[in-house]
Amino acid sequence: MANNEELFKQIISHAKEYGFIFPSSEIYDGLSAVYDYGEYGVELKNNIKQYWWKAMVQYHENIVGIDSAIFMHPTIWKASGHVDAFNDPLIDNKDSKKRYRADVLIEDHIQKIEDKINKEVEKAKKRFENFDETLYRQTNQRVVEYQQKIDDITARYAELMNNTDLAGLKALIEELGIVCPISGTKNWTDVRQFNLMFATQMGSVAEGADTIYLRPETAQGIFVNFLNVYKTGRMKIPFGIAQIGKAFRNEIVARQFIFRMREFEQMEMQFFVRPGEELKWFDYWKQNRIKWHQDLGIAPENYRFHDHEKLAHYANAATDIEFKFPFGFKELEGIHSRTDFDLSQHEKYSGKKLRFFDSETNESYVPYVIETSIGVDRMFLAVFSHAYTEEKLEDGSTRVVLRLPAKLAPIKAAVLPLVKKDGLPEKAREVMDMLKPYMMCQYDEKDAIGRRYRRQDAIGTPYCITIDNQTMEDNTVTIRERDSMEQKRVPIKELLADIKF
RNA sequence: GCGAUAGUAGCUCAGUUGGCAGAGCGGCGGCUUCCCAAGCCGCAGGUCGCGGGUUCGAACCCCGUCUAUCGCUCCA
Repeated sequence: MANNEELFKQIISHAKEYGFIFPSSEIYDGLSAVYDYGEYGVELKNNIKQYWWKAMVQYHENIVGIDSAIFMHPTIWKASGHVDAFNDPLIDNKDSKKRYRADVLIEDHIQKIEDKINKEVEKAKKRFENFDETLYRQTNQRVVEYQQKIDDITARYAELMNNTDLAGLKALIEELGIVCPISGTKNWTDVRQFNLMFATQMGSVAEGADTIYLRPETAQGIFVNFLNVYKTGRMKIPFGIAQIGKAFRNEIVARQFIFRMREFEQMEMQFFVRPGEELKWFDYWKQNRIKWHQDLGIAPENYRFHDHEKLAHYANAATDIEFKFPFGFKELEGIHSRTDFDLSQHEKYSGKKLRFFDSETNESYVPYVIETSIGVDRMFLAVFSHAYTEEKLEDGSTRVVLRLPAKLAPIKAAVLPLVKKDGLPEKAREVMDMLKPYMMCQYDEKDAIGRRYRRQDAIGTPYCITIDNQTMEDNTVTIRERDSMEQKRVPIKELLADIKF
């Protein structure tokens, strides 16, 4: 593990040193958990987005894309559940330094009392023949007292939660004598609340203005445009809407480099299906998405599914595609069967019918939804950290090489005159100009050729094209391949056909 | 947010008891070189994370603070 930590640090510093990722606002000491993409980072990121967009929108005739605004009507976040569900009251124990959700502490306490009741019932079961459990629960004094306690706590707890009465929650925890499972003490901090959505105001006068949230997911922009796209795109079920865009979450702690950032980018697709067919499509997208990952040529053992046992209230099936990051297997992409929850909620809150008329079955219904949701930044980190390799060469030297999939590499080809004389630079410029319209290229004439190869290795350029004296005679160049370091000689006019990405 | 660790040139780091701010690599400009980093010459690059205190004098001691990594916690 210490080794992996070391490796992860090297990856982070490589990303910075070679212009992939910089800490945000660095000259002002940085801004916690926010990062900027540099000159190569933006290329890699754009290539990832393009690879996704092509796989989803271009290859699927029944999927179209949209680009919805980050600002949305505030009621959308009430309908989606984000306003309520993403407000966790948190409390710390000062002795153990552990943090808990205040509501979970209280619920656990209630559970303990319930356990006591069950114990009584079990005991009684053994003692009496012809045991009537319902009657026992209603009449046994101890059980009745426990049950009253539960009802009392539950009622007060519900009210406190509804009123977001944080001081009241703390008082209740203290009154119930809830202790920290680790330290065993009742030395609690105040209950604090972290709203996971960033809020701002729309309108020039703050007082009269509505609170607007920066979207915490791109999915809702798709749901609220369901009707528009369905009609203008002449879509027939099953069909999908894809979107790539920024989302914002005020994470309590954002860690692990770009894995969890406060501002991040999502690639989401919502696939609308006939009710009852959702699990079939869930399975289809599960297979389709894992294939997308593996088509990059990254070994399959780096991926695994993690099926959710506990499902969110809106889902009836959910799985994560996890990737083996340097800090362990972590979620890279989520595939969720969201039922008709979102569209139904928006029907309720907007008063508009969000239904599809199925001419095959001659009925109209709220479609069920399969969602695929992947973080661009996480995908970047997956690809980047997997590609980073320190290699020991035969001569005992080492080289750092980014074995990026060629189609994602920021620079596809470097054009290098072997020496800076004899007209080689001029010839190299010609080759450069020929390739430029078709791919990102780089020209470099500084330093010994070996050093230039290493520089390209460090940013993951799959091909180095070298112009030498023979080029001047027969218009051929050498192509040096990044991973094998092998070279072959090809005519300049065949160069474009020979570079594959 | 709590705890641990760290922060000196672009990177990696040294800096003696508190006494002139250093090295290697990298970058840039040359020289050399016909194929895989570490040949030669030269140049640039520093609020020692930031703020305060102690001191004749602070990169070094003290206090505060920011940022990062890890752990706890949370998670679409």
